[in-house]
Amino acid sequence: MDGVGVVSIVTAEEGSVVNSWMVVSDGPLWRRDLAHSRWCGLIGDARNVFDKMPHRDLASWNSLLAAYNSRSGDGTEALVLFKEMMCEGIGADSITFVIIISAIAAVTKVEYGSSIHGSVIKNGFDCYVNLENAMLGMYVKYGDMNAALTLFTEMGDRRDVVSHTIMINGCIETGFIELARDIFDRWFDKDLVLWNSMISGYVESNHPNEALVLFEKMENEEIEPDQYTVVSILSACACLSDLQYGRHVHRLILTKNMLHDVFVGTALIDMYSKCGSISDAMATFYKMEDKDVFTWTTAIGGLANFGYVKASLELFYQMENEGVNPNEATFVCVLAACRQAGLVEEGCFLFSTLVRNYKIQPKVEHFGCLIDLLSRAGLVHQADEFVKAMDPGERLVAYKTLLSACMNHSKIDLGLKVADELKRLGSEDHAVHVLLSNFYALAGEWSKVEEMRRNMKIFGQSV
DNA sequence: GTAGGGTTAG
Repeated sequence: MDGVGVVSIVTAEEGSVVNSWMVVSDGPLWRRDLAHSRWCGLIGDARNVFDKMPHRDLASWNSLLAAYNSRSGDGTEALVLFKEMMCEGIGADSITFVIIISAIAAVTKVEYGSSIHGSVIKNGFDCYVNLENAMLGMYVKYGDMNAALTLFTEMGDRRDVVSHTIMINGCIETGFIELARDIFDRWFDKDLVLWNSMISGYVESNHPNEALVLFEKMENEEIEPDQYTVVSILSACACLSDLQYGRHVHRLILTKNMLHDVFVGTALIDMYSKCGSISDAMATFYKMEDKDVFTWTTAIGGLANFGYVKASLELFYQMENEGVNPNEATFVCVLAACRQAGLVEEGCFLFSTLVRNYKIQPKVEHFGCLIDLLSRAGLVHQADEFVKAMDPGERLVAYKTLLSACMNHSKIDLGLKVADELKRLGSEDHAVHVLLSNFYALAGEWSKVEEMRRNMKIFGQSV
């Protein structure tokens, strides 16, 4: 073990260290193995190491807790382990509480959250900034910005850059973008993460121009952007269709020798395709070594939006051949491509693939594409079968599509059934009443036309 | 080598 080797070198010069090392000789090596498994994401290995450890100190327990916590965002296993800790009388320190609070936030049980806040205060950890930050994060995850703001205020001078980042993100998520900016401006010791939070916040809340302005302010203050920054900025360029700025950012990435990971690559593809340069998008795609489902989906969607439906579908099959599993979003792209080009057979085939091969539960978007595709082709009975497979609460739009199709293709019998269903949904949407009224007129059902017109008056809309 | 904050597709 190299740990032992290091010790012997150290002890040759400083004999006095030997005794203190001997006392904890099994600890550091076990702990190193535990941490190593954790770093590799091998939770099972971490648990094995932990179970074999002759002496488990609080740090080992915390390490395993953190391992459970970092996986998949589900804090349940961490909470189970915490219970085990309590049963064995291990106790907990402030670090345990930080981990447990984030585990609790992940399982989103508000009642646990309030009780843990009590325990924290009881244990006298309540003015420990990392713990307070963990609690801030918990309130933000619950969407309880009032509690978060109260705590943030109480913290006073203990607030650090992390507290500010948490608050800014919470404000952005709840739509208080100006408050976020205010908190951002008031904090003078800004680090890169804080800048990135504010910039991505602008992009997420659909303020791409503000994101670009802030990015330039950041450059003026000579803060070096990283891959997180440029991904947000590229997304802003995509929103604005600003090809020139997008190219500028691409050059920046190359000249600054920035980390060119799958996020950056995918954001570049998206930017180029939304800014109208599909050739640059595809050139970027083919240059990328690591591609994930996001990368493929972005390229497939980009081609489809350009009207290159055939190329888009070919890329989809290539993706499958390369062993990358498409997801919901990928299927939205390919089904939309089929709809656009009126590819009935291929659309139906892809829909069945989605269900059978990939066991994906089709969503409104998938049904919507297929029903529109079938309806436009006049295959209204097939379309109707798919509407029936949908969740009843989501059928409104589908029935509107179908009823229009029945009108266009003069399928009165089915149209009458669809109209009944549509009426039963009791929508107050003016367009639905107009559609129904027009359909009944076409079907010669004049009493129902009158009924629809009365409805329109009841809902305060002029005919 | 124990904890808290930031990134991509429809």
